[in-house]
Amino acid sequence: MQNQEQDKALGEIVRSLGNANFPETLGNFVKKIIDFDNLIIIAYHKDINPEELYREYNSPIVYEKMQSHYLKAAYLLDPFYHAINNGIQRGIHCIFDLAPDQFKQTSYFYEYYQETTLIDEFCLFSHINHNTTLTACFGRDKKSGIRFGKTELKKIKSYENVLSTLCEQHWRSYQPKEGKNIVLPPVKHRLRTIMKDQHSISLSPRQTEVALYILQGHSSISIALNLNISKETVKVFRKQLYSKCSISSQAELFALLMPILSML
Amino acid sequence: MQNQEQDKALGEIVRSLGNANFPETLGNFVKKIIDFDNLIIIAYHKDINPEELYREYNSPIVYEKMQSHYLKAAYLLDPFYHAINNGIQRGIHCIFDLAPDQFKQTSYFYEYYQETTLIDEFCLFSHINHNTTLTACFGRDKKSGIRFGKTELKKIKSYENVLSTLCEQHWRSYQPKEGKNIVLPPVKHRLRTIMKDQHSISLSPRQTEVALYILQGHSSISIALNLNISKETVKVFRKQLYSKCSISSQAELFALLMPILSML
DNA sequence: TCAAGTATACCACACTGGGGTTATATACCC
DNA sequence: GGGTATATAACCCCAGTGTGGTATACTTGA
Repeated sequence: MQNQEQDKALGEIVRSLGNANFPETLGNFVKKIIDFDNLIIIAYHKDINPEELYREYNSPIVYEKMQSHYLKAAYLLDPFYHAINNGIQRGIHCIFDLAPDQFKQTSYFYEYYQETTLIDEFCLFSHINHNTTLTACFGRDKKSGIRFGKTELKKIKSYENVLSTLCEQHWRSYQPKEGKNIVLPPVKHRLRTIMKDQHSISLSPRQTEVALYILQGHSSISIALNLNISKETVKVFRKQLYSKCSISSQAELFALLMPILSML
Repeated sequence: MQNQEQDKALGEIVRSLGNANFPETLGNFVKKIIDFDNLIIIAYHKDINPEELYREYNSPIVYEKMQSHYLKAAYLLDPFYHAINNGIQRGIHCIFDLAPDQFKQTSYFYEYYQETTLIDEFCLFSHINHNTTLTACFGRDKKSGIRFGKTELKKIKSYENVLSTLCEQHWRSYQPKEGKNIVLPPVKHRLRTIMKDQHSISLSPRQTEVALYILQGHSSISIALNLNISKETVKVFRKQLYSKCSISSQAELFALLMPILSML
């Protein structure tokens, strides 16, 4: 994209600030630098469900799951969501940079990416206010076949600041819809309760915590780093967890817990 | 079960030979020895789709997938199906004895067992004729919570001969419904064609074969034993396969190939 | 005919997961 | 007070994956 064209496209976004077509012009600008198949803008909040603000698909793919499943519970396993909780910098980040080391072994990866046929994603983060972060996820699906190129990513990254600022400006007075979203207790508490109530399995806090990290795709070492304990200890919790659940592999843990997580 | 009662129950099966209630009486007999939650009887043939002959559920579980998916393509990954192709002995066998070593890591295990909530299965095999084998699969689902006991299995196994014989007798003139089932070229050919046509990935015969073994849950060593080649060679095929598919893990192979297999 | 691709085999290494053992300190409940 | 559960940590061993490299033989197409 030449400077003139770039200038014009940026101007278009600025003109659309506060208008309904803002997401569209944002998409148009990005598309001039790096081709994507779909765009979905989600607002994440503290303690309540995320909310979808915009979506655009160029391929006829079923995104019902997004609506019915992802926004209710599946987002709890999403690398982007956890990046926010861990205080991610505003700007552009790629999913595979943020994802835990064993993310691809994950049931979430398998189900979500198979459902959506996505193969790559990068995301523009904007901090709207102290408890709302906005993510604009640009995705490639398997029809395109290839992941985002490094040079293109570098190019779009050079605009990350202005793009984040524009989003923050456009959605500066955004508030989550009242009543529609429910205030939730921390995930680990909910998981523990459900395991107790529905499966008569009483997990210790640590065991529950480790379970959630495993679901997200963290290796034992990665969990150890997150919890500031030794990897041997993590393996102990893992073993206790498997033993209490009468299972003997990670795959079985996924099979056991994923339906529970969907139930929320 | 006492001898008298056993005698009576067996007599009941014999009396139902040739009648519609044969599967029911068979189930009743088995249930007196070993409690199960559901029973499904399937006829497997050479080169054409399997056919469901009977099913009985004690729990309100969705078995649509069985009808829509399993009988069309998913059975290709089923340990029972492969046991038949490898010339399994008639009689009773447990799923986890027949399953490949890495079966539980498998996407098939994950999807199928999560869908059906099954946790254990044993199966009565009967050889109807040279190209039809009948399987009566008795399953436990997660509502029961525990797998079949060893002593109970031993007990039911002592009846395996007579039960197989009774099935063979009852279905001795069974023929697959004409037209309803389609003659199919070997799976590896179909997979290869689809990969070429839809993904522009041309796999060598060996690479395709290895892919299918991986999908079934075989480790590299297990594949090597099956193909009569060294495990190192299997690993090479694996590498080539991953490289051609632009992936870097088994999990991604599942995500890539399972939808294709469903398409058939 | 020659280069490229395919099939075959072997070696070595790092990392993960799963299983087992042992040990100490704390906390909570009866 | 004593037993039980929990959290923590350090070892061991092994099987399996994934990645890198080397080498030979056969086939096939340009």
